[in-house]
Amino acid sequence: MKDGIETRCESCIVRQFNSLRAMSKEELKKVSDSKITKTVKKGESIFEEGDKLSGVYCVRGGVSKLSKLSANGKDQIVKLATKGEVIGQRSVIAEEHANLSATAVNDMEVCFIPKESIVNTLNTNPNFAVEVLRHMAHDLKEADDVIVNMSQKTVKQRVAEAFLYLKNNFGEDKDGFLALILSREDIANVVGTATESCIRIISEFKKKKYIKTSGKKIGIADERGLQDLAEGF
Amino acid sequence: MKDGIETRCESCIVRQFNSLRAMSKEELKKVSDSKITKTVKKGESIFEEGDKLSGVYCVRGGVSKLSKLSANGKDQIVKLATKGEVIGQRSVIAEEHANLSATAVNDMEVCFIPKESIVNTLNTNPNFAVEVLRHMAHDLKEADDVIVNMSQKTVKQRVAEAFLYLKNNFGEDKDGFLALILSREDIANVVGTATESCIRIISEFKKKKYIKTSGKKIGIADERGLQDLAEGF
DNA sequence: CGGTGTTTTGACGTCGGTCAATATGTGTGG
DNA sequence: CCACACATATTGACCGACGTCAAAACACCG
Repeated sequence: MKDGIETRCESCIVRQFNSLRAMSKEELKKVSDSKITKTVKKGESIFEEGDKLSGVYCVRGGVSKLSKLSANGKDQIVKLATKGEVIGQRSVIAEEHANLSATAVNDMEVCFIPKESIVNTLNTNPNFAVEVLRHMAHDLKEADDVIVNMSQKTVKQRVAEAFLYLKNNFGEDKDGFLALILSREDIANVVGTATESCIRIISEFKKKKYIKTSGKKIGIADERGLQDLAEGF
Repeated sequence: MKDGIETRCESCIVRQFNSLRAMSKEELKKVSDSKITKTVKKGESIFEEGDKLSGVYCVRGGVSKLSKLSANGKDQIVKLATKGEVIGQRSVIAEEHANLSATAVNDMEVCFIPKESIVNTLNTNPNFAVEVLRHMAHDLKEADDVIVNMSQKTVKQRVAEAFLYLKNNFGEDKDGFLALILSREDIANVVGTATESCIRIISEFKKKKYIKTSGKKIGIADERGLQDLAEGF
């Protein structure tokens, strides 16, 4: 992870998507003065489970996986964070060590914002606090949904859901392949299963024309079919 | 669910445990004037998935299960809320319909607080907003942990963990049985498995002297053994 | 072109879900 | 207090889903 080009938060587009938009001009200025823009190459880590975070990271580009290592040695990917999302918030707010590791899935550009600016604004600007709260409430709902899926759906259903999720949140390239390319292992870690199980399901899906593949790229061929599968038909 | 005895929030002990403690005297007075104390009998519902909540519920006594119905018709219990916890916050803050159902596990006493008091205070008192934020951050961490457990641990490990959780969070009675009595079905729904599987594991645990039972009551006999099991030894 | 790391496929065993039958409560009204 | 109806708990038998180990096919890179 190294320093990159300089920009001002005030004119940063990604701000529109996250809670920083609730900051006043002056607050934003302070943040902008104290932030550090960094580039993170694919596979590099932004922070690790257990780290004490001294600030949050605002994603300007690329995608990060937030994962947690379980006792049996497997990574579980809990969330994928993309442009506009702020990561590390939870730990900074709860004043705890990081609960998850953040790793770049592809080349990224992130802004590190020291926690002082964040905490300060939280304590003085209720609009900002409420905005952050709203985002956290949304994350919590999503996490609850994942819990239900994990415990009640089969691996096949979850793989189908994962593909639909990837399409809806990261889109497709011009050839109809998912824009976000994940290794089979990463897909398995999102779904919470063994890599081989995941691969087997992928080839089954391909045989049944639900999806198409090209190298590690995956394209959705029959969205309706996948949806039905995910719902359990 | 019906109305019960009247009390003032200002002198309510459970307030110490939740975010209401960050309210000013005047704010608390308003809340107290607008709140409604209700009793909920075992098995009754406080709200259902999909309901539009017009306020939050502060638990004064008893325990509520927060669960979500999955497509296959099974309930997944996502959280158990006890004395001092506030439920429904997430939905009110996100201005969404309830994501989970809340049902009384035993007889409860709850205070309904109209959302206006809450939203108002959020928008004007940063201390309160931050306090709520901290609680939500804590819930989010717990949810992430549950996700990892659900996907990476065996049912046996999760049952062991559930018992330890119940002991640590709800304590034991004088005879060493878990103070919170759940039906086998509820235990299964916490763990995310079929009732029969859960029962089978319980009898195995009993045979191996990890736990003791008496009716539907369960007591922990070998805490260390359960811990080792939960960790995967 | 060999070497390293992913992807794919096969074979096998076990965990856990389902259905069905039986026991054990638990509450209700008589 | 009993008898009946009904809910909950327990056990057995069966089978499909999934994890694991091992090997082969394929890609990528120097």
